[in-house]
Amino acid sequence: MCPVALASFVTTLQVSDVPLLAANFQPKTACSSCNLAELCLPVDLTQTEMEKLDELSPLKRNFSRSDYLYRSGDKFRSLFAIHSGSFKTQILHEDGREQVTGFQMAGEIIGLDAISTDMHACEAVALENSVVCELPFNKLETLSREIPSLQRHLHKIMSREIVRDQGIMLLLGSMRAEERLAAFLLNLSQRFATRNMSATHFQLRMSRQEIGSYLGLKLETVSRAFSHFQEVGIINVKVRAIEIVDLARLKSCLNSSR
Amino acid sequence: MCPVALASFVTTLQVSDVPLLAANFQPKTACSSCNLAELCLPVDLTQTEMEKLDELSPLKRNFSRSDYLYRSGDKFRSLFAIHSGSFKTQILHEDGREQVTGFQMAGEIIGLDAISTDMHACEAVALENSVVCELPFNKLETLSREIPSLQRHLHKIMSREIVRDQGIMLLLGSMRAEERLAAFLLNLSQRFATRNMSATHFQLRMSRQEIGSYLGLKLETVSRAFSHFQEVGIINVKVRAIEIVDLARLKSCLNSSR
DNA sequence: CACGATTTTTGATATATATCAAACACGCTG
DNA sequence: CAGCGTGTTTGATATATATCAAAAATCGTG
Repeated sequence: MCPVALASFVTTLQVSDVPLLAANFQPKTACSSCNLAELCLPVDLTQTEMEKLDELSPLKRNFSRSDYLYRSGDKFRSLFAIHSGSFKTQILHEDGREQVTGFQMAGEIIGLDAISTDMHACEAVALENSVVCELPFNKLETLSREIPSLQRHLHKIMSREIVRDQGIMLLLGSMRAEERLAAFLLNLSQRFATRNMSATHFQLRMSRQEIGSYLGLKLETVSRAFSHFQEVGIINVKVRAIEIVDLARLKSCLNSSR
Repeated sequence: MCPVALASFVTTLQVSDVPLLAANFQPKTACSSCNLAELCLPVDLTQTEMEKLDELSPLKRNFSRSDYLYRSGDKFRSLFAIHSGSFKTQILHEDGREQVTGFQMAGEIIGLDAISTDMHACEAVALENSVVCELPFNKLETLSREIPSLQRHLHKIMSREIVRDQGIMLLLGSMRAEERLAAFLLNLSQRFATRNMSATHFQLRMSRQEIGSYLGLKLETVSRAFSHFQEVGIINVKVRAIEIVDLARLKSCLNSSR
């Protein structure tokens, strides 16, 4: 099994998504100094269980920018662990509207929405060149009947997605534009940090338009919010290159409710 | 095991939540003429599996209006199947803001968010006198290792919650006020219909304030949208009593995007 | 390296929804 | 059934964000 897929599935020190709100930020874990593949090697698996996991034998597949990993309506067969790169997921409404429901990066699992109906409910598009491990879901179910800690982990991954989604509902339902952008940047920062990348200097992989769709704003509003944060010295923006200058102040933006 | 909990867990003809958007509405199922308890008796379980399910031996508990089923931060032990009545779930932000994340009714499962961290991430409050079956999660996990169709069903319930949440993101991120209310009413209507109650005449269990929180609107905006729908003859509203007069036109509201 | 296409920024204006405020209706309790 | 508290409706106004538009910057590609 590829190390990232393993990492995503086997550990309790989960690299996967975190709640969107800064309030829920957790400190970096003890093993944050190792790299991603090493980050979360099996903690609670026996040798036999490890060997069983090999039965998954996930396929690795490469994607270029704007390739589809799956489309809405596709037959569900597998979950996908992102090995490297990043994706966006989005739902399409019949009238052409689309809503970005998430941005996923290395170590995160996507495709959970499809279990419900055996069909993908949204579509996943690569934001850059990416590598993905395909995890056949029937094998995963069989294995998780045999390996309780894998079963629990799968449940946690699904539950975490539910919690993440609810955080976004809070954001979309009750925050103003600049709060949303602050929450978004803080979430990214935290996820980069978990991956031993800089929490303060990073490159956005998505357009203003995509950020806007995710945050329920128009692209111009996103752009203005970036500009304003820069004006007041909270961040430096050069198009997609972000530097967080004053993390504390960025966090304090979240509490300025209406 | 109580029939509703059983129904929620064992069948493929799921009474549980449906996607929020009318676009995804499904026609009533063939067994819609029977009542809730009968609706979804075990289809694909053997006698032995049925007997095993008894091990769950869920507790039934009663709740009055505004009682808490669980609070944010409570230790996670069980999922809950709503036997009768209804609940709201909401997240609290530290600055006092709150966001209603869902309204749940008979046959639906709540508490899935808590699996992620072993702590409830939101709180569940009864909207009326209600009865709930408590399903100890460790027993559920054990059983679902032994009964593959139960395992698959649990996965589907979680996945369905993810899809539902994404539908709400679409609503909050891209719909205008009246579209949101239309989607909300259509969703309720569809869920009442599934329960063999009138799809066109029903009683709201929640306040304008709670609807507003759920839809990302202020209560006055919700009230005005109700009034407007009544003015143009789409619905009749008498405070919490709703009559849908023109279902087709209500559905067409959903496509009038900005 | 230059060109066209795309994305981003910025400005002026429009508009949907929030906010503030008051009247009204309803449900509960004594 | 009267009176009070809470929830709802409606109106007037404020404001955040959308919309429209144009310029500027960036990216990809020959």
